[in-house]
Amino acid sequence: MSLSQLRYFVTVAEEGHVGRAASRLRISQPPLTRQIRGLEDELGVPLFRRTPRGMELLPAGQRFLCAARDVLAGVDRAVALARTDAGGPPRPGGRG
Amino acid sequence: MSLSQLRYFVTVAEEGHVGRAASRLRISQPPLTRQIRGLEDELGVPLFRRTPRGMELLPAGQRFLCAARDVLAGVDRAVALARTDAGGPPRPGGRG
DNA sequence: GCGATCCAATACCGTTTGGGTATGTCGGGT
DNA sequence: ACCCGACATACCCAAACGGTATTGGATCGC
Repeated sequence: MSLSQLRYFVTVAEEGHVGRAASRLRISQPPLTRQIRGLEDELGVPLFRRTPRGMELLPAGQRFLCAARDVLAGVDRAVALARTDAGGPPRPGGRG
Repeated sequence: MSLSQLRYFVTVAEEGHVGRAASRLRISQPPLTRQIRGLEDELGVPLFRRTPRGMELLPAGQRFLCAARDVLAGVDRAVALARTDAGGPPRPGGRG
């Protein structure tokens, strides 16, 4: 499992449509299809129902969606934290 | 940034030593060194101080460590959630 | 019923990324 | 000065990723 797969999954879930999701993600449809299937395969659980209209989230997919968003938000937080200059204790003569 | 990089980073932070971390991760030292440097490069922030004794977490690294652990825990939660059989509402005539 | 249409799935290919082995560079201990 | 133990670099190969072309399957219009 990769962070890309999580982003891909969230986008497909939001669009309900692999083609549109691929367009939003700036990749083409086949690799996206493969990544989604790879994710389902790794989890051992189908996340979507394939319908003639597109992709529909299954209950497992809905549960996973929340958690995936949480993970991605966590990544953003991590990056922001690392880049945060915590600053040293202000001391006299400091650059202040 | 990848989940592998986060796992690698956490392991190096815990071991304080690229060699031992690589051993724990079942990969060799050079790729691990590269992944860590790549992570620092992507963040634009050094996470470790290289000392003759090994790797020492810098403040940014300590902040990132907490967040990285949180992300990895979130991934585990996501997987567990997806695999959880929520079960349908039990209804008369159901298969059970 | 048949073709048009729209969807995801598959086949195949080039490029990129990840990890392995061998070696280099720097600093500390004796 | 030498040796040893750290991380860093060079180079190579295999696996993963994404792209194009095409197929398979279900619905809608006639």
